[in-house]
Amino acid sequence: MLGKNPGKNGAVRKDAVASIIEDWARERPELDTSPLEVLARLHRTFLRYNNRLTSAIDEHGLAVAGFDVLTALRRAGAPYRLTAGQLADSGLVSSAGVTLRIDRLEKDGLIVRERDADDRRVVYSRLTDAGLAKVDEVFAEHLENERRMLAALSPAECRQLARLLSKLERSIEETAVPDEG
Amino acid sequence: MLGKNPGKNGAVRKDAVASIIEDWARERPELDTSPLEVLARLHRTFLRYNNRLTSAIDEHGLAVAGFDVLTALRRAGAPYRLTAGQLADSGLVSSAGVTLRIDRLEKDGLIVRERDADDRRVVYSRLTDAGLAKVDEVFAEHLENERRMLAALSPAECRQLARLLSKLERSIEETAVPDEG
DNA sequence: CGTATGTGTCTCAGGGCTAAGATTTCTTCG
DNA sequence: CGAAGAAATCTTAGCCCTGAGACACATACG
Repeated sequence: MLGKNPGKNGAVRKDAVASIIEDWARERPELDTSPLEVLARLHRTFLRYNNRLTSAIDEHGLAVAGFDVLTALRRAGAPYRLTAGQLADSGLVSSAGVTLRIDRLEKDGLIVRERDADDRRVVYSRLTDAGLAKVDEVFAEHLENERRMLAALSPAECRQLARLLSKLERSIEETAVPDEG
Repeated sequence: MLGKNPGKNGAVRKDAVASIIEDWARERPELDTSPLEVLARLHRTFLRYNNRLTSAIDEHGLAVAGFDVLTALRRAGAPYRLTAGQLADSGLVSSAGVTLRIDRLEKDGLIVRERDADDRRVVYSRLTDAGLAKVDEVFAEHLENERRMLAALSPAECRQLARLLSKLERSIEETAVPDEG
C-alpha cells in the first residue's frame, strides 16, 4: 500500500536494512548478502530497543547495567544474594565489568558486599531493603514499557519470534569457538 | 526429544531466558512476564552476536564502530563520501560518537576529512585507497562469519525471522516518542 | 607441610558512547 | 546589509565496557 515494493520479497516492507542490501547489490553484486537480512536487522532492532530501555531506566536514576544486576539478584529469591561470578554469567559481562557495576550499586546503597566465611575469595552482592524496593518498582514498569514496544506484534508472532531468537542464540553460541565441541 | 519439556510450550527448548521467566513466576507470580520471551531473547542474542562480531572484526585491527563507518562509505558508492550527519543516521549513533569514530579512522589513514566548498559547516569523510581495500577485504569475511552464525536456521526460518525483526523494529520505533505521532 | 596450580575478584590502561553546550557557518527576513 | 535563528560539527565531562594481569585464597599432591 505504502511506498514501492520492488522485487518478489513482499513480506518485508522496505526498511533501512532493505536499502542497505540494495546498496550492496549495486556496489558488490558478486556477494551474497542474505545474512544481513537477519543479522543487520537484529543489530538495528537491538540498538533501538536499547535506546528506549536506557531512557526508561534512566528516569529511575538507574543505568541498564545496574538494573541488570538488581533483577538478577531479585529473581534469585531470598536472601537476594549472588557471587560476582554468577552475576557475570547471568549478565553476559566480564568480571571487570561486574566489579564496576557492583561498585556503583554499593555506592548508591542498593546492594552490599559480603565475603563468604568458608571461601574468602568469594564476594556476595546482596540487595538492601532500598535495592529490593527499587527493583520491584522499576521492573514492573519495565514490563509495561516492553509490552508497549511489542504492541504491533500479534501473540502468535511473538511466540514465533521468541522461538526463532532462541534458536538463533543457540546457533551463534555453538559457532563461537570451533575448537570446543 | 531432548531434555525435559515442561508445560505446553514445546516450541522453545529450555534456554537461559526460559529459566529467567520461571524465576520470575516463582518470585513475582502476579506479573505477566511474557514480553521477556521476545525482548530478553533479543537482548541476549544480540550480546552474543556482538561478542562474536567484535572478535572477528578485531582480528583485522578494526573496531565494530569503525567498521560500521567504513561499510557505510563503501556501500554509498564512488566517491565513497558521506557527511558526518549521514554517518550518524546510518549508524544510529550520536553526532559526538561520529566525531570520535572519524577521528580514529582518520588517524589510521582509512578515511580523510574534506570540507564542502559550498557549505563550509559540512565535513565529508571519504575512504582512502587503504580504507577501500580494507573494507572490501573485511566485509567479505564478515559475511562468511555471519553465514556460519546462521547455520542452524533454515532459509525459511531466516526469512521469517527477518520479517518479524523488521516488524519489531518498526513497532519499537513507533512507540518511541508518544508526543510525536 | 609446602609448592604448584586453579579460582574468584579487583586494578589498570585504553576504548567507546552520550547529553549538553560551544563554535562556525548558512539562511531568512526586516 | 545586519541581526536572529537554524544547522552541522566538535568539545567537554562523565559513565560504561573489555583484556590482561595482579592479588588473595583454596586445593592437590608429593
